Amino acid sequence: MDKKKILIVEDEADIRELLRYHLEREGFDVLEAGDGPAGLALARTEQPALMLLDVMLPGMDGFDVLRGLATENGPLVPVLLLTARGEEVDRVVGLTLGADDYVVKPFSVRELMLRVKAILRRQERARSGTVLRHHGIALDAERHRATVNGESLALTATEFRLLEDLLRHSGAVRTREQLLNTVWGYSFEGYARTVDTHVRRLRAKLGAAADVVETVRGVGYRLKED
Amino acid sequence: MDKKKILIVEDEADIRELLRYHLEREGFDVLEAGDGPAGLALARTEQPALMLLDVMLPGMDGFDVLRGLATENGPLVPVLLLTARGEEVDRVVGLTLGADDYVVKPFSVRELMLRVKAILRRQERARSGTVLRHHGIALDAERHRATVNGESLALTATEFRLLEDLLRHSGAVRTREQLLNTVWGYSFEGYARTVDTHVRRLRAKLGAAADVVETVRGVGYRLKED
DNA sequence: GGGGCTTGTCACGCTATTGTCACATTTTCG
DNA sequence: CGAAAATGTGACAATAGCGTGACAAGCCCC
Repeated sequence: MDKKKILIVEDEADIRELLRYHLEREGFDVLEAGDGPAGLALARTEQPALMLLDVMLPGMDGFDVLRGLATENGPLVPVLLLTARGEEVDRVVGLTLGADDYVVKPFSVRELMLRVKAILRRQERARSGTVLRHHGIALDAERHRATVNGESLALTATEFRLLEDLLRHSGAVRTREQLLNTVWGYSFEGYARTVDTHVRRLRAKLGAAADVVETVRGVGYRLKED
Repeated sequence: MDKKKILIVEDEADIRELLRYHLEREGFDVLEAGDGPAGLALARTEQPALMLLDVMLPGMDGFDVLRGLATENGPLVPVLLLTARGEEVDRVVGLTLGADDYVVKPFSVRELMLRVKAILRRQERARSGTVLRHHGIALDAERHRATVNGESLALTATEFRLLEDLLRHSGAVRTREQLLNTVWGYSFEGYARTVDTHVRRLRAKLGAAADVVETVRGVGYRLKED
C-alpha cells in the first residue's frame, strides 16, 4: 500500500519496458498489460492509482478500454492516454470519454513523468486536509511548519518528514524499516540506526513534548496514545 | 506598457499582415511568429495579453504550442484559436486544452476583432479585483504591475509569474518542481536550479522586502507568514 | 549590425545537514 | 546478578543544498 500502482496498457513491449523503467525509478509499482482485455481486468482487480493507456491497440482499442471503465462519474481509474501524432480525432474522443490528459507519441519521458505526477497530485489534493495534530503538536505539510503548543519548531527537512510520518500513523508503531522507506525513500541504502539519531534530534527540538515520541523496544517508534 | 500586446502565430505571411493591420488600428501592440517554437518563445518572454494561434502549422502544430504553454492552471497566456473550416474536432481539443475561443477560417475580420475584445474584456473582469497583497507587496495580474509599499517594481515576465505563483500560495512551500511546472510549464526541460537564480533576481528587485521570500532548505521557497 | 535586456546554465565557496561510529546507558532474560 | 541485546548520546567528517557572480545565447529595438 505504500507504493502507488500504475498500470501500463500498451502492445509494444519496448515502450512498456521504457515506461516501467522510469516509473519504477520514481518509486511506483508497475503493472503491465499487452492488450485491452488484460488491461481492463487488471484495472478492475488491482485498482491502480493511474493507468497509461495506448490508443492504438490490436483488437480492442484504447477507447473500448475507456468505455469499459466508464461509470456514472468518469472512468473507474484515472487515465492518461498515449496517442500517435496528428491523430486529432483521438484526442477528442479520449478527453470526451473522460481521460485526464494525454501525451503525443513520440513523447518526452520527462514531460510524461511530470504529467503523471500532476494527475496523482490532483487526486491527492482532493482528499487530504493539511494540518495534522496530536498531543499539542501541529504539523502543516503544505506550509512546512510545525508547532508545539503554538511555538514554532525549526526542523530540518528530514526531521520534518519523520515527524510527519509518525503523525500520519499516530499511535501505531513504525519500524525502522518502514521509516527508512517512507522518510528516506526506497533507494536509501544505509544503516537502520540512522533513524535513532534523527529521533533523538527530533526529541531534542520537541522540548517539553519530547516524551510524545515513544520507543517500543525491539520494534520501533510511535507517538504516545491519548 | 499601455498598449496590450497581442501575439500572432501563423505561418502565412499574408494573414499575419492582415491581422497586424487591424489589430494595430485597434490600438494593440502586435508581435508575430511564423512557427510554433518561435511563438512559444515569444509567449514566454513577452507575456502578451492574448495569442492568436493557427492550428495548422508546419512541424509543431497549434495543439503542440498550446501544450507547450500548459501549466498546472491552464495555459500561460490566453489563446484564441484559428482553425480551418469544418474541423470541429479541432476546436473541442483546443477548448479542452484551455483555449479561450476559436474562429473558423476564412474568418470575418470584424468578427475576429469582436472576439478578441470579448476575450480581453472577460479576462479583465475575471482578474479585476485580483490584486494579490502580502507584506507590503501588491501584484495586479491584469495590468502586470507589481509594487512594494507603493513603489513600482520593474519585473521581467518570468519574475512576475514567479512572484504571482508565490503570492497565490502565500505561506505555502513551493518546491522547485512545482514552480517549474506552473511558472515555466511542463515542456520546460531544464535545470531545477534555474529557479534559484530567478528567486535571487526577484529578491534583488524586492529591495527591503527581499526577506519576504523565504528559503526552506531541502524543500523549496515560500512567502513569509504574517 | 550593434547595444541592451532577458534568460538559462555553470562554477565556486560557504554552511547546515546528515550519516556513521564509538561509547554510555538501559532493558531483557537466563 | 550478570551478560547480551537494544537504544541513547556526543562527536565528527562528508556533502548536499543554497547564494552568488559571471557568461553566452537569443531576441528586441534602433
